[in-house]
Amino acid sequence: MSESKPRDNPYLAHLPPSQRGVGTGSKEITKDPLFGFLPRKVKGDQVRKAMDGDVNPFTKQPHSGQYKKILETRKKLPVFAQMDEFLKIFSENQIIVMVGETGSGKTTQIPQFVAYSDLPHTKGKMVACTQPRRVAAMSVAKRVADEMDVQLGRHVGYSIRFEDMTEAGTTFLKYMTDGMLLREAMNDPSLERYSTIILDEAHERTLATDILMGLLKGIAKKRKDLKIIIMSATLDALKFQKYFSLRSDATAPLFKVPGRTHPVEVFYTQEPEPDYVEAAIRTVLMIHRAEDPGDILLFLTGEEEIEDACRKIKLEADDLLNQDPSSVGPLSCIPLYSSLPPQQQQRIFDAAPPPITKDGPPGRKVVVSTNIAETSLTIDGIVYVVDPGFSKQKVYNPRIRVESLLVSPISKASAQQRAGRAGRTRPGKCFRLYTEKDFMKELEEQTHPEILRSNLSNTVLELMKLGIKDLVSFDYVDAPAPETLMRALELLNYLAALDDDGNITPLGGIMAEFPLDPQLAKLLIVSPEFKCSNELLTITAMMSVPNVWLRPNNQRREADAAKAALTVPDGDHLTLLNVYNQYVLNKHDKNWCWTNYLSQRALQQADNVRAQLQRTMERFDIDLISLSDEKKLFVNIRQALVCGFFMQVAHKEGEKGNYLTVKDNQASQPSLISVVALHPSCGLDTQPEWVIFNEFVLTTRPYIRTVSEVKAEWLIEFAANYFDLSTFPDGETKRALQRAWNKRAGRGDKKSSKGSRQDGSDERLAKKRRTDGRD
DNA sequence: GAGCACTGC
Repeated sequence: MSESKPRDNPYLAHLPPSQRGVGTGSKEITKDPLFGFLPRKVKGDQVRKAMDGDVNPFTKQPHSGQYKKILETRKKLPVFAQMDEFLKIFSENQIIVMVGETGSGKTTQIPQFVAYSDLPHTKGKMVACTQPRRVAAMSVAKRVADEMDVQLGRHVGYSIRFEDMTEAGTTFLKYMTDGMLLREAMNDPSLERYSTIILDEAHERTLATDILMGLLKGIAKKRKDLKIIIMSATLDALKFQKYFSLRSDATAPLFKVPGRTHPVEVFYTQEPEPDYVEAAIRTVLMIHRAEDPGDILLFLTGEEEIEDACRKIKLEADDLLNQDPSSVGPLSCIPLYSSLPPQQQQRIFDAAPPPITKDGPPGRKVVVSTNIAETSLTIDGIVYVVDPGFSKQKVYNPRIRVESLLVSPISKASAQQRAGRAGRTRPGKCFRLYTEKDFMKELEEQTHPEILRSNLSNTVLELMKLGIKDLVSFDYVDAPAPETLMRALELLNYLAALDDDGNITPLGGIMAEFPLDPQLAKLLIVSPEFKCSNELLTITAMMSVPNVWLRPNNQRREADAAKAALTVPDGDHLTLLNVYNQYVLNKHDKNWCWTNYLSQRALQQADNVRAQLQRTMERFDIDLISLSDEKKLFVNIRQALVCGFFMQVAHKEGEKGNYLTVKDNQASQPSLISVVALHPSCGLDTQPEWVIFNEFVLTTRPYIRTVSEVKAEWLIEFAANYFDLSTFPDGETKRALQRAWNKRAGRGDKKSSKGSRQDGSDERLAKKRRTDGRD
C-alpha cells in the first residue's frame, strides 16, 4: 500500500489529495468538515459541527449568507432535537420504521441526517426518498437543496415522470415519486445505486409504495449494505414494524418524533344526519354566525356537490349579511378539486374578505374541497373543519372486471387527518357530521390500501418483469384478493404478455417498459404491422390523459356543437386522433382550445405523454408508420385497436340501443351489468353491430365510453383465442360469431400474420429487446 | 341524454 494513501479513513479516497489532507500537512485535514466521519458510525456532535462550519462539507465551498439563517430555523424542528438518537438507531439497524407527525420536519431532515451518516457520495451511491406525489418530490427537493446550500439538480435533486433533475455522479440525495423508483427497479432489481432508501408517507399505502415495500423486504435480505427507512403516521407504525421484522421474535425498531401542531377540539352530532350536504351547509353557516374569526374547510365528495354547495352557502351568507350587517361579516366561498385549472386552485390562498365597514365584523373564507385538501394541499389559516365523513373511493370488482368510484364512509385515520387540518396555525375545532358512536363503531381504522381496490393487470406485469413469478406467495403488506390476481393473469395471458405457463414473454417484457395499461402497450407494439403506429401513438396518449372535452354548465350547447365539428363518425378513437392533430395544426394555441371547448392542460399532457411513449418505441425499434390512404388508415387503426381491446367488445342486441358486453352474459342469465348503452357523449352516427370500448362507467345506468365500430371477422382474426366459441355462453352474440367463423371457413382459412403476437410466438421482438436506460 | 375522488409511470 502506498504511503500517500490516507490510512485512517479509507472513505475519503474519493477526494482529491488536497482535500484529503494528503501530503499537505494536518491543517488541510481539519479543513475537511467530514474528516474523521466513518460511514454509518457518525455521531450527532460531528454532524452539528460540520453543519455549523463555514465550509459546505459536500461542495467544499464557503456557505452562502442565507445558509446560517435557514440552519437556525431547522434547529427548531422537533426532529432536530433527536438527531443523536436517530444516528444511533441508524447505525445499529438495517431497517427502521419512523413516525413523525405533521410539522416534525421528517421529510426534509431525515434524508439529510442519513446523507451525513451514510456519506453516499464516497461510495458512488445515492440516498433516495420517495413521495407519493410529484409536487411534493419537487418542492421538498428544492427546500433541501436550499438547506444544504447546493444548487437544485446537483448534489440534491429530484426525479419525476417527464423530469429528471439529477446529475449522474454528483447527486447523492434524490427525492422521487414512488412510481419512479418502481420503474427503476424493473431494470435494476437490487436497486444497486442506492445505499439507503426512504419510503415517505408509507401510511398512504399507494400501489407503488406497497409494491416497493414488498420488493425492499426481499432486497434487504440479499443486500446487507442497503438500509431502509419507512416513514409513516403513528397509526400504521406497528403494522410496518411487524412486516419488516428481520427476526421472528422481534419487530423492526421504531423511531418516533413528536409533531408540532395545535390542539383541535372535536364535536359530533347527537343524531345521524340524513342529508350530509344540507347538514354541512347548515354547519358552515352556524360557524360563520357564532364562532370567532377563522377560516373554514369543508370536505365534500366531488365537483358537482362542491359547486352546488358553494352556490347555496354564498346565497345564504349574503342573506345573513343583509339582515344583520353589524354582527355578521362577509363570506367568500372557494371550491377546490383537481380538475379545476391551477389558477382557480390558487384562490384558496387568497385572504378572507375584509370587513364591510371599518369597524364591522371581519370576513371569513370557506374552502369547499374534495380529498385533495386532506393530503395533497395544505391551506394555512384554517381554524374550523367540517367533516361529513364521506369521500369518493375507487373500488374494483374483479368478478365483473370493473373499477368504479363510490361515495363511501371515510376511515378513522382519514377523519383524524381532516381534523388535523384545523390545527396548523392555532387551536381549532372540527365538526364531524356523524355521531361519536358511529365514529367508534362504524368507521374502519384505515382506508383500504389501494392494492386491495384496484385492477392489478399493470402491477402484475411489473412484478413479472421484476422476476417475481409466484405472485400469490409474494410477501405483500396486504395481499390482494386471489381473484384480482387471477383476472390480471388472465388478461395478460390473452394479450400474450404471459405464456400459458405463466412466464413473461418477450412481448410482455417490452409491454412492461411502457408507462401504459397492458392493452394500450400491446396495441402500440403491434401497430406497425397495421401501418398506423404514428396514429396509434397519438390515440394511446390521448387515452391515457384526463378527458379533453370541456362542458361548462351554462354553455353545454356551444360545447356540444364544438365537439360535433371535431367528431369523426367512424369512432371515438378516431375523433381523439383528429382532436390532437387539429391541436397541433393550430400550433397548440390556447385560444383555439378555448373556442373549441377543449382542455389545453389535458392536450398539453397528451403531447408530453406522446413524446415519452415515442422515446420508448424508439428504444425498441418500433417504427413510426402512417398510411396516406385515409380510408384504409381508418380501417387499420380500428383493427389494431382490436389487438389490445378484444376483451372490451360489445354486441348490439335488438333495436333499442342495448349492447351486451361479450362473455359477461353468463349462460341464459345475462347479468345486469353486461347490458350496456353507448354513452351519450359517443360520436358514432349509427349503432354498429360490434363495438370496442375503452371504458365502462356505471352512473345512472351502465354505459360504455370511447367507442369504435369493429367487424366480427377482425375479432376472430386478431383474437382467435379469446373468440374461441367453446368458451362462450349461448346467445345472440355467440350465434353472430359463429356466422363469422363459418364465413371465414367458407373462404378457406387464410390466416393473417397481422396481430399474430397474440399467441406469443413472435421472437423477432425479443431480438430487439434492449435493457439499457429508462424513460 | 351524461358528470373526473386522488395519485403515479
